[in-house]
Amino acid sequence: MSVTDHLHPIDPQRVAHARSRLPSADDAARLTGLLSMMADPVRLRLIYALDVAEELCVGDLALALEVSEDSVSYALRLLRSAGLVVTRKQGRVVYNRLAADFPEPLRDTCLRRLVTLTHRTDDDPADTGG
Amino acid sequence: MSVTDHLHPIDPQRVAHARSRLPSADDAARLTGLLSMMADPVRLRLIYALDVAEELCVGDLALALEVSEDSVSYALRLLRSAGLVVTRKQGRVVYNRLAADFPEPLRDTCLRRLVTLTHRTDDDPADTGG
DNA sequence: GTGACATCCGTAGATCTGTCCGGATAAAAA
DNA sequence: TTTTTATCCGGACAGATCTACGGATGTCAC
Repeated sequence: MSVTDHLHPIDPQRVAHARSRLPSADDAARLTGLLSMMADPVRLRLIYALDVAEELCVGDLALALEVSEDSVSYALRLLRSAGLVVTRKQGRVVYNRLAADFPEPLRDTCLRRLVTLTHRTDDDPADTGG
Repeated sequence: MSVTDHLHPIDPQRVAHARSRLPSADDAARLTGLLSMMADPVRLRLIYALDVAEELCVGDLALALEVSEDSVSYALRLLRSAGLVVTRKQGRVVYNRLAADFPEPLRDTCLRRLVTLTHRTDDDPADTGG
């Protein structure tokens, strides 16, 4: 066998501690499903755009993001079925906006704090304090 | 052609506003790369485990998460190359822990706030109490 | 040195995802 | 009613990702 069964934990206490606090597989699946929606450049920027512009239709979104309308349409389809985006139809135009219950922490973290954090400036070396 | 070029925005002002504040494609790619690391059940729970247990070896991690060692090993490989996890080797055991510069907002948001938020209890209306 | 163990690495196959294309639907204009 | 516009949907194809396996490396106990 290439891998042993590792029947005897090396640090049983920590294993037990981790196990007791770990989210259930079910919760983890729900959460990663949500995070997956943010983990795509088109969807992330689309959400960003809706966050600042309040509401936009598919064509305008494509223009703003500089991607194809198909791409935006597909992204919206997923976001809609995840309940993150809602639509309002007026005439033949469909306006999209973030759902009222769009997770605030996600919006705050992903759209604001992390953008800054991941924005490398080339003179921002990792602090070698260790 | 199946899709028009949509040369004339329906709401030029909002498009311009969105465009001016949109993160660059480059920043978006970096950010989604980071988010992708969280958007997987094994990796998310692995990070969760390291967050509460401080440091764990591959075998113990597999025990805690109830997944194969291969699975954990692969997850760690990715996390390591993303700079999110660092290792300490002692004898033949490799201990893993979250990198010192692991994005705090990610940790806070994904491991604490969102787990609660996505944990459906069927009687948990949005509590606006604070 | 030999054997057992903890872990890593590379690769092949299955699977999931995103993009592109053609066509369908609905509403406004002519 | 016919045409144009805005958008959606389904399927094919390509690319990314995960899993499982075999084997390699380094360490500890004899």
